[in-house]
Amino acid sequence: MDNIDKIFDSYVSQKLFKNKAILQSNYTPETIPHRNEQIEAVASVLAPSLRGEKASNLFIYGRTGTGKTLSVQHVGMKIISKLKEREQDNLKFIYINCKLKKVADTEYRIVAELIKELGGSVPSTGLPTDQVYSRFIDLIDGKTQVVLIVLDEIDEAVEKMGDNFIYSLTRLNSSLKNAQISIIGISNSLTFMDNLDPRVRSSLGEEELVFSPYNALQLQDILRERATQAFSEGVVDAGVIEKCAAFAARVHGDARRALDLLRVAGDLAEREGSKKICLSHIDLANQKIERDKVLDVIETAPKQFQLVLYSILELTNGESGVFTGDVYNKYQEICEKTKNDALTQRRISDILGEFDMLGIINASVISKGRQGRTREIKMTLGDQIKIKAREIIERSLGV
DNA sequence: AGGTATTCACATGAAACTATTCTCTGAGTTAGG
DNA sequence: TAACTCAGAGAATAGTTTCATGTGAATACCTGT
Repeated sequence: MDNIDKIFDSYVSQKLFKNKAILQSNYTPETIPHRNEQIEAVASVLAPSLRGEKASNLFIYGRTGTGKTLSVQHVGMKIISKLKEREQDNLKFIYINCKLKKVADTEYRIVAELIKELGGSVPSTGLPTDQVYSRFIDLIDGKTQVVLIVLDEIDEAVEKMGDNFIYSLTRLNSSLKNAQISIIGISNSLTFMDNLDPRVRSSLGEEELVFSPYNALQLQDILRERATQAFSEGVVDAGVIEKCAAFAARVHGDARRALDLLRVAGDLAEREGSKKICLSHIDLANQKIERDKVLDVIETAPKQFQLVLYSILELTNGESGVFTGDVYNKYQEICEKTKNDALTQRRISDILGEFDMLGIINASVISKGRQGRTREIKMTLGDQIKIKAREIIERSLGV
């Protein structure tokens, strides 16, 4: 009882947060520090569209959390407000995130989404793709106008469905009489352009722009600005901002991660009933984020992956590594017990490789001489996470 | 002792198979004119 | 009559199996000293 009281008390009595939303990742700040150069570049590429001319296609690279999406959206907002101001109606700005599952991860859905954004509608299924295209053309070609299409995370889309949809989009201009479209592609991957059809590459990359990662000092500025808005005065201990920035800079200048870190640290401090956010909270927050990420992966993993992981969990009690064969035997045993079909060793080998990629296990190929060649598998997760992971798997398998 | 050859226990690749998801088409349905 | 919806055929895709080949070093087996 008194535990609950304590939780409530700490919530009521102290308010570390003034406005937590400011640290959430979907928040759009009015100012974007250290990105003036890029914003201006985007603006100057897109500016011709205000005069009704076709803007160059633009391609933007940069790691996650470098402000790509934010900057483009910022420019987009400005353009829209400019349009209102001048009472213009010959320009459309459409933003689509290609990564969103079930919304825009196929060619059909992307075009359907474009149509929806323009106020049209199409059935969610049942039409041939080229017909959707022609409907899209009908929709925009009705009058003279410029359409700016932002395709965020375009690399994901291309990975899923190949690059010919971009080609179709860029070629649409030739079948349009009145309207013109410009495409702004945003990608996280720097090498994305390299393995693209040359025709697509040249048309999409008329203008290119690179968003370099923030360094620690820039991250500090960003954090400081948001922190003053998000937290009440004087709750952020000295050095906290610096530490957050340093953590995030070490990964690769990911501002989103830095903000997450600060927010989670704030949460932890608040829950703990602390009056301040101090350095130790950052460490805890870092662990928590890491843990949540891993557990989320485990939770959403397919059943077979969970079974394999469960086998590994069963086997690793201690420092010494286990080998593929051990895991496979255990796995078969568990499959038998839980009435699941067991996969081949070949597949398990691949699954183990994938776990290694995800960083959930640490596997390295070693040769044991006459005892053959195998993977030596070690757990990298801490004990607490292991227990949690076990619970999750047991629940999802209904053991 | 030093050098080869063997051998283990999988790794790694390629191709074939399969179940599920997408796309497409035409028929049926609806609604508006 | 045009627009929409839907079911089912066919195509694409992801996950998996089958078959084949590759690998690094401990160990077994020579060989000549």
